[in-house]
Amino acid sequence: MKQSPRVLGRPRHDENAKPKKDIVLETATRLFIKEGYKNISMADVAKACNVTKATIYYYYPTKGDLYTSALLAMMDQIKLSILQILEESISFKDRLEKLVEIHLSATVDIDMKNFMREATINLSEFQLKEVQASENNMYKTIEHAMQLEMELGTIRKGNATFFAHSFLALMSVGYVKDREGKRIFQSEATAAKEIIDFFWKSVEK
Amino acid sequence: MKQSPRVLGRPRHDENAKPKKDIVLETATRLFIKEGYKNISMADVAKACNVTKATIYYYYPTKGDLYTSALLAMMDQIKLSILQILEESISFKDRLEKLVEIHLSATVDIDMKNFMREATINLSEFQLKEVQASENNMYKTIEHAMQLEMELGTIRKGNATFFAHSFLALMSVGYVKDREGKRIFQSEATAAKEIIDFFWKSVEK
Amino acid sequence: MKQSPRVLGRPRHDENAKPKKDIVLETATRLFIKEGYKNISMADVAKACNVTKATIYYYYPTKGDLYTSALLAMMDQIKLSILQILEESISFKDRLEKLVEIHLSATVDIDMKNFMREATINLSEFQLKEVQASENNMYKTIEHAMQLEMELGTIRKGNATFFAHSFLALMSVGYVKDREGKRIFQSEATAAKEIIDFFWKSVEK
Amino acid sequence: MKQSPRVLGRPRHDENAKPKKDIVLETATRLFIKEGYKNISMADVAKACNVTKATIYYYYPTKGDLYTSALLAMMDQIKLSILQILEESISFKDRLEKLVEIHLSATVDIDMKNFMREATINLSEFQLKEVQASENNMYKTIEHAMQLEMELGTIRKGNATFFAHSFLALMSVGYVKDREGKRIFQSEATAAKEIIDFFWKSVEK
DNA sequence: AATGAATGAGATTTCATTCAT
DNA sequence: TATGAATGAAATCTCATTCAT
Repeated sequence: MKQSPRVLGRPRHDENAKPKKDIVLETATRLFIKEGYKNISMADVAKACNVTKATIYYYYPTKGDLYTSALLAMMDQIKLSILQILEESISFKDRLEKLVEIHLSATVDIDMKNFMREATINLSEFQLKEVQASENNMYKTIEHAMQLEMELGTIRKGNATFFAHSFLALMSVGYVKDREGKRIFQSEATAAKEIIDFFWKSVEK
Repeated sequence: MKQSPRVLGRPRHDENAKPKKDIVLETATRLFIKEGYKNISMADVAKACNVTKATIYYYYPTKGDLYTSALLAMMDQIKLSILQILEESISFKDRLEKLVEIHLSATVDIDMKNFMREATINLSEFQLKEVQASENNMYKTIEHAMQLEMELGTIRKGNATFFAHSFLALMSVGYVKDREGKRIFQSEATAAKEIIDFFWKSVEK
Repeated sequence: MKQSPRVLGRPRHDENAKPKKDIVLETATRLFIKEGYKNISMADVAKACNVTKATIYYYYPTKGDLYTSALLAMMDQIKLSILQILEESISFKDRLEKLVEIHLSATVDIDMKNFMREATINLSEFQLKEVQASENNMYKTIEHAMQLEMELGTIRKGNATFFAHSFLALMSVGYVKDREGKRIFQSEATAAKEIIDFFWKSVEK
Repeated sequence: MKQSPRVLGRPRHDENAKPKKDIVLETATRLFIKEGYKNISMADVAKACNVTKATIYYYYPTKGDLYTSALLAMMDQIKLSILQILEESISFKDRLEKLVEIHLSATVDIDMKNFMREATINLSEFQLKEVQASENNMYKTIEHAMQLEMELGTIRKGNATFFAHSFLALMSVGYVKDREGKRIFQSEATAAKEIIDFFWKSVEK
């Protein structure tokens, strides 16, 4: 079926359509997560959004800005979802387990380390600052929780920053696949349970 | 400068000049580690080697091949150094600690996950297979050690693959820097100790 | 703040607000003079006017039209100011001097030659015709004056067109700056005097 | 006639062919003179040279560099030709006349003022500096001659800088065409004679 | 063994212009 | 009258690769 070619100028507005700016951001985020900054071109994003490159530049003045926005939105969302789970009224261990499970289920491997590396290399100083602040914020969320639980006596006293990063590092093990593409664990639930059991042994009193 | 005394017989041609092929490989490896596949161009490599692009193509038929070679060499070396340390006759815990310390000292963050991602995206199927095999090999080294120690009763029984990946994930925490660029730990030795203490709690009987 | 006393009757709508069309033209003129046709984008003009590009297109159907309008208005104004000065009842030499002084003071270097070049390259045939007519008109003003003064015997007989262009060429020397950005002459008055003295030697009887 | 398509890689070398770098520079110079910086794209230059854009970038790393090189070469050439004529052993007036005639004949209107304007707007600070130095150099050549002749008593004492710029300004009148494209003067020789007669009246003792 | 010259394809970005509101 | 959203075309520049020498 031949698609009618897009026309110049402002298109008629469809009420219940998502704002194009959001579509672009979501699409870009998805692509950047999958393939990284340099492997995704603005043309790729445009094509995936079914708009022209110029449209993307209408909303995001540079590729760096688009990446920055994508990272910021993503980290904000992650932080929120982390907070939400951490606030539930179940045991800390259960909360951590849920956190892992949900993240393994919800997302492809969101490899912060790599995002930050690409950011360092490719973003402007200002953009990088923004992204770093947001990243820090996200980590602090978990760090605070660790700190709190130390004080409550749920876990042993220790370096909260280290605990937080260790937790996240272990979480990422859940994504590991072997050479045939098979995951180590059968399900996200299993993964979460094993990972947290492992982690817990290290932090329990 | 004191000249070393002449050796007898016909001197080998340009004795202490490393073969250009090796220079290229080492330089490329260093650059790829720092900036990744897409951020390093063949021109970058050439310039860093003080040769022309054509020279590089003389030794490595494509960029993908150069990357592949770089990865293979690197993983081989890592595997070797791991093996060496694991064979020492000190306690397993001490061997692990030494392993971590040496790696934190010797290298910038060699983020395998990221190398593999770039490989997946950018290499040919054949090149990727090679790299995956080598990666697997490297991991298996640690996995085997874990397996062995389980059988020896040094650590508790569990999923050796998971243990190995957890170990590596925790090791990478040693590279973490905060926003001001400061490391979490004061020295590689401290980092190694803390990390292994943490890990050990999870795997001890 | 003291309010000015109400005037009787229905106030004209937004009395002291210049029509937007004029604001656009003036702004565009200023920018085109400073940077030329190709270096100023419609977005630049829009931004400088604090309106959107679409607004500019509402008044001027193409960039070429905007440029044309700008040139026409400018040349018209210049022609008028020339005429005005030439009609004063002081000696011809003094009129010329005043002309130079006023132009050096009033404007940045309005380099007609360049405007016409950009016009030739970028305008439609019709637009170009309009602009050329206006340019010619402007030059003719001075040419006529030269002709008249020849007949009056104020200056020697010669090629009036050549005299006119020579006059303008010498006038433009008043804008010259050296490499450090310093002008050759201390003030516009000095410049005007020197230039006209120079010119006068060539045209006096 | 179908042209055989160019092939990849280094082409076979033709002995008596001009170096491509020179061809590019000459072509670019010609185009920039005719249409200015912004109106000539790298693609235009490439096409006119019958090479690809990449070839141009092989020799000149940015468009600004190409423009800079073009200006530098041009000004160098002009300066040389000026010097040559000024060194001849005929009267100063005759030398000036010859200078004008030759320049009107040899070149399309080389409008330095405009080149410098485009340079100011479009070049990097460093490139601009180079160009300005070269421009200055060119002007100084004429200025020095003026100075010398003042001292020799050939012309009246005055501001040599001003004299030099006046001379060049008047020279450019030789290029003037009216609306129908007709020149003011019948030939370059006539133009030169009239212009220098005019100039001479202003500078003679 | 190594290079210099060249290319084709594609990347980011800019810009004049259009059109529904 | 004025705007916001979108486009097509082109501009600058990059890069992996090729090939004669």
